Amino acid sequence: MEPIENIGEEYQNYWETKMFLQNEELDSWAIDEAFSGYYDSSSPDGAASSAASKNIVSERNRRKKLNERLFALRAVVPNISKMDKASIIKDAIDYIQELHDQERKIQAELTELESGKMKKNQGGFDVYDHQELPVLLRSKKKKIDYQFYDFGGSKISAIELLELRVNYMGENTLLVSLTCNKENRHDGETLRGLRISGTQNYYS
Amino acid sequence: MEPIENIGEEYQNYWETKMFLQNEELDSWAIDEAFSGYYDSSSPDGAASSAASKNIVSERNRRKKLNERLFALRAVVPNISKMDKASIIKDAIDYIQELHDQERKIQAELTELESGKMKKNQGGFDVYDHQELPVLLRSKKKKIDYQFYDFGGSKISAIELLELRVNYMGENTLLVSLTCNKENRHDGETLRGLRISGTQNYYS
DNA sequence: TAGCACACGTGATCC
DNA sequence: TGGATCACGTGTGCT
Repeated sequence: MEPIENIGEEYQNYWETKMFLQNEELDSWAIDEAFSGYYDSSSPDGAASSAASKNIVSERNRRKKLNERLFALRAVVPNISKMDKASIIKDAIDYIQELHDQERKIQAELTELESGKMKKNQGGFDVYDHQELPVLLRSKKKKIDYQFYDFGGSKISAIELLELRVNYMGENTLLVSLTCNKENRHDGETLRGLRISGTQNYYS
Repeated sequence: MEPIENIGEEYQNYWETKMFLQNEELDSWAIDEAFSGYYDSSSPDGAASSAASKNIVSERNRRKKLNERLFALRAVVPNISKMDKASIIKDAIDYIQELHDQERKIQAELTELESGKMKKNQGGFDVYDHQELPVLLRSKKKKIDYQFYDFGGSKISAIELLELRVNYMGENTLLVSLTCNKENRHDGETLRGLRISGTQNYYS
């Protein structure tokens, strides 16, 4: 039981090029089938062989869809090393793992912050939409208890700021990297927020 | 040419369970091969059929590796809808696309910031290691020109801070969401950084 | 029942 | 050359 026909099969360099030509080949196959009447339902011994041909074309479409998905996955993942099917999936896994490690790292640092002397949800209201935050700051399963400090009109005055970087992240959110002097604090609440920066501060 | 033997093949509910039992089945196959001498190199017409058997076991390992990779990919992607091979890859693509959309959104807002009245790299030195930043803030292809404001020991004094959230992100970086009064500014440099917050400020 | 999803063996290709 | 990869048709189980 060899494959039914191998007429005019030309093999290409690699599987993606093959997949590209597979579409037209599929159409020509359909035309061929309709022309010669192979495995037609009106042909003798129709039921069994018709089911077999249906299985063939169905399996062919399944393979084609899977290859297209794999091709799209490769296009989405940066730094693809090899064109291999297994390597494509491996690179995708590593890429997602890298993002997850970053997220887990941030989450761990957030919980470490929570375990400290911080009071959470002191203000009591939440301005953010949870879905609008950057993904790395979101929790997958549960709602994040954001650190929230509401000063209610109190002032932070005379903070010695040695260095400041600002990146606009939208949603009324700024990514601020600041370096400040550990001395010269007036507000207890402010001291909490700034002590964290002080632990990894270059200037003491 | 049907498959050589189908002895004792029990099919399981789904392909992952199948894959789990595939490992032991492989070992038992190897034992079976060594026992009955199927496709042994010392058998008559050794060269050609030996290559064929080598191809069989090689292909078997390739399939096994590909399934393991696919299994690992499914474990890494959250919210897997179906157990399908194609669906697993599709969900992985959608997940990575979601992360990329978030990154692109942030990048667009950063470049929108750059096109404004900001001066960039005013300080001139960079404390960060580029690889240590959270992934969503990194650029894939080129180095990010971070907004950088160095005040060189100047003070920000008497800023009326109405609201402040602080999230520790490590690497001497804080995610600070602040709301301040538009009035009461003293420093021109400070005005740049805070005006951005003011554009989407709830309190004017 | 028909249809779908899978693993398998096999021949061909490329390096 | 041989080892690795691929697409294909086929048999089978599950729904």
